[in-house]
Amino acid sequence: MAAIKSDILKGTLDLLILKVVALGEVHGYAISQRIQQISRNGFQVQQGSLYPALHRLEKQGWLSADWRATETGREAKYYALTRKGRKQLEAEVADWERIAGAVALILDAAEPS
Amino acid sequence: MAAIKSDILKGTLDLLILKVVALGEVHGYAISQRIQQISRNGFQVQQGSLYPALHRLEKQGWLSADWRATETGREAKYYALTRKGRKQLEAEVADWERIAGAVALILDAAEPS
DNA sequence: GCTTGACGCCTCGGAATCCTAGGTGTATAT
DNA sequence: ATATACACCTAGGATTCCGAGGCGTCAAGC
Repeated sequence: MAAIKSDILKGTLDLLILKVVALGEVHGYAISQRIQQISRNGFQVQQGSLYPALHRLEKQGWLSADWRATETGREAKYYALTRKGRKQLEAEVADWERIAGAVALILDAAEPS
Repeated sequence: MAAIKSDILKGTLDLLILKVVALGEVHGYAISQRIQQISRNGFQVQQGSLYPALHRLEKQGWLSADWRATETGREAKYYALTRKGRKQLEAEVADWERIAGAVALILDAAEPS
């Protein structure tokens, strides 16, 4: 309730998912694991965030999904980036860089003498 | 409705406000201007976001406020960082860096060969 | 045989944050 | 006289995330 903010920054999840899917087709459950691994435990995506986000992205036409078998033989929903999704990813990367740059400008602002 | 995301990243506003106030006491109206200036128009803080955020931060005990006269003679509510606020700022800066680092890790992740 | 845990999918409800759009009042410039 | 900048504010809707719960399969351990 108070101060600890281990959350993903709201608005960042879409970017992360799109990027991970761009690295190769994966199913949802694996996406959250990859995000956690690649970020070295910097992010932990909850399932209650993940699946609604995937449906959101699919509805926007950025991801396509089809059921397929895992290496271990289970059925899973594999996601792939659509052409629109690739453009969206580029846009979101650009957005992120603009935002991160702007935040850096403010954090680096020196105190007046 | 669709794609354009000129918004401030949700969760970042508190950090920006705390940092700007840390640079020197200012009133609310000036905070939004400073954020816009320092970020070189990277951010534009709407009043409907600003004032609720200020009240939020004050209620948390991170900012203190008192009415005072502007250089131009008007009354305005000047905000200053409390001791708790300074700690909170440090925590949020650390959080931001952790998050920005994690995002960078993912964005830099190479596609598997 | 049974139970636990990992795998893999899902939804509902609450909490938090932001924006839009409205509103108030004063001073200055046109 | 009117418009614009200053300076404050709130209410409502939209979005996004998390926590908690649920379903079903399969492998491992007891």
